[in-house]
Amino acid sequence: MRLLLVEDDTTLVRTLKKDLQKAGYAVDVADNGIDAQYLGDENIYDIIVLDLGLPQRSGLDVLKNWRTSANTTPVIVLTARDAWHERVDGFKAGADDYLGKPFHIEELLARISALLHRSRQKAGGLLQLDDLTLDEERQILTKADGSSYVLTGTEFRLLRYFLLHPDHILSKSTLMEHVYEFDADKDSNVIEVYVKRLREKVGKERIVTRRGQGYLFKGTA
Amino acid sequence: MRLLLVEDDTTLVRTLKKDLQKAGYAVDVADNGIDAQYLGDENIYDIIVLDLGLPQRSGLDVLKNWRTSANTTPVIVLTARDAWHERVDGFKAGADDYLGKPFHIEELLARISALLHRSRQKAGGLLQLDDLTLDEERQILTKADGSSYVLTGTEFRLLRYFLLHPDHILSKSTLMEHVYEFDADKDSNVIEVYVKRLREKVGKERIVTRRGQGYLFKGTA
DNA sequence: CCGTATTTTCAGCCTCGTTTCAGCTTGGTT
DNA sequence: AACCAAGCTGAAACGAGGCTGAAAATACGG
Repeated sequence: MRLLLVEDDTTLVRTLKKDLQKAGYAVDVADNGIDAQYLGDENIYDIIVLDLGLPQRSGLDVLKNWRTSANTTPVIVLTARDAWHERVDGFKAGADDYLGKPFHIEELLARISALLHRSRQKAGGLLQLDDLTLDEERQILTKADGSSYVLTGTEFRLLRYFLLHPDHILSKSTLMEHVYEFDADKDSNVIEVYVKRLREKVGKERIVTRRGQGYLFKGTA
Repeated sequence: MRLLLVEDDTTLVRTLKKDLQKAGYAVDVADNGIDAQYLGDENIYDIIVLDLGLPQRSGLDVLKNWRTSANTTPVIVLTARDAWHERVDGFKAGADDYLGKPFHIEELLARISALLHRSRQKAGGLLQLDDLTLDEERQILTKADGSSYVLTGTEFRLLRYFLLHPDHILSKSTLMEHVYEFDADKDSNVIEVYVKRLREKVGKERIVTRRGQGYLFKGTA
């Protein structure tokens, strides 16, 4: 974890840096706005601790510049205690958190770890098989060649079931059961119809018919 | 945005609730730990404001329970000012932020907005997506072409939810839950009506209907 | 309390995903 | 090769779900 500490009070920096290093962070320090701007632009930090009162360029400006250049590194702002308007400004400028001075090092560490934890969580929701990618969130099928299709509800449910059970023979009645909530009348060829529609999208060869037994979705293209 | 306010001081609740509603949040209130636990478990809130000093069950316990049951709803904890150990405990229990009492409503609003935006890593106050900019304080929508619209309360809440969840299929019932408080009038087409009104403002193509599943607000115009 | 803005309801219309169906093709069996 | 069952396919019918304009109900500011 690489951390940028932007602070001009040299005695504070000395103790802070030591504590942060002890907690396992690689710490770089900037003691003025210009350096901070430059270092932050590198975009290599996992987190930035930023004091607002800086020589040469205000911390708020630095932060705004980072944000407008699409730098999304989590930033904790240090402010004077009880300067609540400063904090509101900080949030508007894109800060992720702030801490009023003076503070206890434990509190800073807790906030840093909370922020890091926070930015680490991301979404999945992609079902992939060879050249096929099914976006479960959007119900969109994308192929490696770049083409993509918006699926209807039934198409989506059927394809998802195929993707989750590749290389298995799936009978029409099995598919019925899994695509529909309650197995509907057995005398219908809906599955056949939807298999045809899927074939048009995933490629005809992809779904093999096993006459009398069911279908097989090939996993190895 | 649906918000759960957990606070037992009834006079504070009254003013807070009003302010939060004015800012466009659908506010549910719990005034004790048991109710809070139960409501939070519903997992439908976009954000929770939690006072630690509660009758019946400590706020810290409630929070821990939520977290161990994999509920990741952002939580802002309210603590007595300068009780920094309480705050560190709060972070360890899984709080995302805290605020010392007494506080200014603007600061709470700024923190809520920051937390809601955090996944998008945007500066607070303005919610932006491509050519659309939503001023959260004035509830005004501005487009890149210079046109701007004053939104009504419901329009604003719906649009904000869309902007915070672009490219996701949002069902009508989901939208219902997040735009309105408790009630859940099952058969009503209010959402359809407001989608129509929003479409007139953001552009018809922007909101795609996925028949049978919901709506999708396109992020890449 | 009145006038205005906003929200909600409602009914008719339209759209498009689903299902059906009839005719055709394929493959296995004798 | 002839036959038949199983599967394929295009088009059409159906109907749930979505859209819309206006009116009715409700909230709000003065």
